[in-house]
Amino acid sequence: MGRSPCCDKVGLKKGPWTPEEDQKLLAYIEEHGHGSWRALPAKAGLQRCGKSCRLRWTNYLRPDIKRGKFSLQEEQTIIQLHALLGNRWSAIANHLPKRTDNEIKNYWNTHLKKRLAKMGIDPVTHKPKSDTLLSRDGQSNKSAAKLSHMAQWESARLEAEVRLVRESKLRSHSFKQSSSGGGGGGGISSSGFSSASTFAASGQLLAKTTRIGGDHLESPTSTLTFSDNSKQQQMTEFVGTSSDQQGGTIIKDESEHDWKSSMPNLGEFKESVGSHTLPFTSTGFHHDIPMSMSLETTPWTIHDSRIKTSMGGHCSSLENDIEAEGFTELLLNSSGEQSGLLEGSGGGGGNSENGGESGGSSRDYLEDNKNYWNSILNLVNSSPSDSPLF
DNA sequence: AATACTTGCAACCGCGCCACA
DNA sequence: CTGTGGCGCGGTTGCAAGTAT
Repeated sequence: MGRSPCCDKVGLKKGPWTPEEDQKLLAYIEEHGHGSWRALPAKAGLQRCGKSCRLRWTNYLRPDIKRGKFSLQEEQTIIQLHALLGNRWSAIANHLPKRTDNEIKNYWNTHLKKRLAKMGIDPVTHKPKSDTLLSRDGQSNKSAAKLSHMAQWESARLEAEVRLVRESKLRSHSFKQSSSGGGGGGGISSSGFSSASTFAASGQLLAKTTRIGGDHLESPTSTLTFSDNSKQQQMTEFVGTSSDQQGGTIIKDESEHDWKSSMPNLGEFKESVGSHTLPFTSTGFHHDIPMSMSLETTPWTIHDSRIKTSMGGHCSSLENDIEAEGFTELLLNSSGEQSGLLEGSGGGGGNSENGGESGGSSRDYLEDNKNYWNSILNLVNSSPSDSPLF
């Protein structure tokens, strides 16, 4: 269609922002909010396009931006999230409050990417570069591809769940506000939300944002299919259980509370990672989640465009993969390929250095594989005091 | 001291998605 | 259903500051 770029207008300024311009933009937004970015420059008296203003605001002027050096924790978070999400900087930035996607992207490109490369880790795949040597036989390639699918799968699912939880929080928040006027909404404490209620909100959202087709519900969170309402109820109950697993104590941080309680499968994810020899076990992935995986029987529809993007059209093959082997076997079978070490491999210290063929007993690969996934999943499940993520 | 090269980061560009008419 | 405008995202560029020669 060829829409002309917003900055094509002659007379609009480009390039670095002056302090005066910053001041104008700040003052305007503080007073009026940004509203329509397109209309903002004229109203604020700026000779800039709206896009430029938005960029300046989101990347630089926003008051909640943390500037300066990235902490070790932040670095680790970025690396691990990048392993999961790839170059989806905004998604990564969502997990690093106060950091902008642009900043993270820059930091990745200028620091982390190089560092990983130096360590012999491919910054794209997060696997040791020598792994490519391993993948000569078709079997290995196939398994590697499967694992890649799994990562994409998890990535997409995680994101969708993040979004759901966030939205549910918003909903809960507005509900709290409205109900506080009307005399207390049933069962929601003033100091925070019970996990069940939070997830209930999430469930409402789920119901709202998903299509109910016949006897099953297609969920944007990807993995879940309900055969009937009772299972939805089950889900809510499960959430309660999940919070019990945390000792049933009041959690300081509301966001953590919401997160952990609203993502039972992630909790189980952790359980299976932490307490079993293998990163995933069939029990960890299947039975603990009270909803049945429907991949075998249900045509799986992705409604979320971002999932579509991140899945990159691999859904069907993934479906087949899971159908054929299941999550556990996938990881077991592909352990030979997935030996990336995110941390502790400084100076090429990983045991797959210089080609896996020499150091590559299947046991080692298994171990590496476990480490790899553990390191990623640890992030997802790390405590809020340790991680900026949750 | 002058020049070349490297690094880090702010800003721009183009594309795709989404809401709406 | 389709076209359009607004917005957000990821990739890329350009420039200033720092470092090496």
